[in-house]
Amino acid sequence: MYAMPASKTTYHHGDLRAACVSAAMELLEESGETALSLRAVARRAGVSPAAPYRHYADREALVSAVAAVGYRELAERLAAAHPSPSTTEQLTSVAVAYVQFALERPALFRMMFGEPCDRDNDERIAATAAVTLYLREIVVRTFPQADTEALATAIWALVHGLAFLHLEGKLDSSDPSAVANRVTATIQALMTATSLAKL
Amino acid sequence: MYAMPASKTTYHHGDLRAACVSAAMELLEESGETALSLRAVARRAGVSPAAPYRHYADREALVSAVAAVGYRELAERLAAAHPSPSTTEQLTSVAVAYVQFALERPALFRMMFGEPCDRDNDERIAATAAVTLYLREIVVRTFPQADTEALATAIWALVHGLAFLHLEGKLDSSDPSAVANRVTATIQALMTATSLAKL
DNA sequence: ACTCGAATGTTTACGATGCTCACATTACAT
DNA sequence: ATGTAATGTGAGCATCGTAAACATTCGAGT
Repeated sequence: MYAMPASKTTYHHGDLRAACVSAAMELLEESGETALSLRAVARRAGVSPAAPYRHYADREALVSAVAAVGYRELAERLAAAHPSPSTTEQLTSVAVAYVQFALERPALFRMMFGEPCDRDNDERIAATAAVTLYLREIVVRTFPQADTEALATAIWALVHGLAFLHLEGKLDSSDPSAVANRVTATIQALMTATSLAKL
Repeated sequence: MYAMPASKTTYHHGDLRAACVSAAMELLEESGETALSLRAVARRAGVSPAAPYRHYADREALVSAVAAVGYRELAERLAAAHPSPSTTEQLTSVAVAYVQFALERPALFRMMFGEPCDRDNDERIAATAAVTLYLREIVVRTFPQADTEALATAIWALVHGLAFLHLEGKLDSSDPSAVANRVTATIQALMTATSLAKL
């Protein structure tokens, strides 16, 4: 994918910028977030500890870049679950995908959401906007007469919260299929709760 | 509250264990989570860098202790909003309190939920159990005929997600009253969505 | 083709951190 | 009173983020 003479040891790397996020992503998946240091990234990219600073202002900038990739991959994952859901059932399958993503790549997910970071980072803003939009469209199709804005955030919050509670061990996440069942049951419960509420 | 001769400089601190969590909590509130280092805690407690290790195995153990305090304070905050809600309105006020807690003490909240940590820490387990229980009781009263388990996690997830999305800047949190409105609107939207859904 | 500035990497260095170990001091149980 | 366990100190190690000065290479303009 990247044009790079592979093994020829050149002084200039070729595409350190991209290599850094790749390395960072690998470290993240292999050894968790504590393993993600700029120095480790540099080592893995076969470059001196200071080199990454030519491409990222500081550690946080790199983290933002990684998070941005994470957002894109999350979006793909959701789309793979269902490109344009319009029933609660389809919506549920997307929700399950969301939670599964979080559980399969916990370190990445936490980088994306758990840390205080550049809210101003363009990549991040663009990437999250995509997720937001996707969600809003779902809501419009599934609940055409509802308050789109409010319901979209409600659903995002619900699913996001489910992901986090599983991640944090508040909800058992040892068995993936059990998780899927719980997610669907949870959504189901909410959907039927209205009629039972004491207002 | 703690028996301690205040200013007399004794070799032994008196209650370093407690002093550490206090210092840690202060650092957290004053300067954010990056400021929370074991060394800084030791400094603030007026003690050598190695001293805290007599009471906490490592940084994570201290963090867990701080988080446990956070859980207790969160529980108090929720109870203050309403000791035993039994209508959706009262439930909503508790939800608002939850989100406000997160926004007023973001660093603490992130320590409590955003980091991977001792799931086995007894203090933490006990503290979260209290929150869980409180929530479950709310659900039983408010939705007596619903699937308690599922609905309780649904509501927790929803509120927790709302808190995190605000924290992360996904939802604007500059104006506290606007946040309160959004939270109520969000819950409201969910409560009325069922009847509009395409099943 | 040549030159020279801009981009990109390297080296070295500083201060801070988590944590360990050997040692000092104190409290308490006998 | 005495000795052992609890608690605090000091020095030290590896790692980290980051900055500054220097080296190498790329590419644009002649």
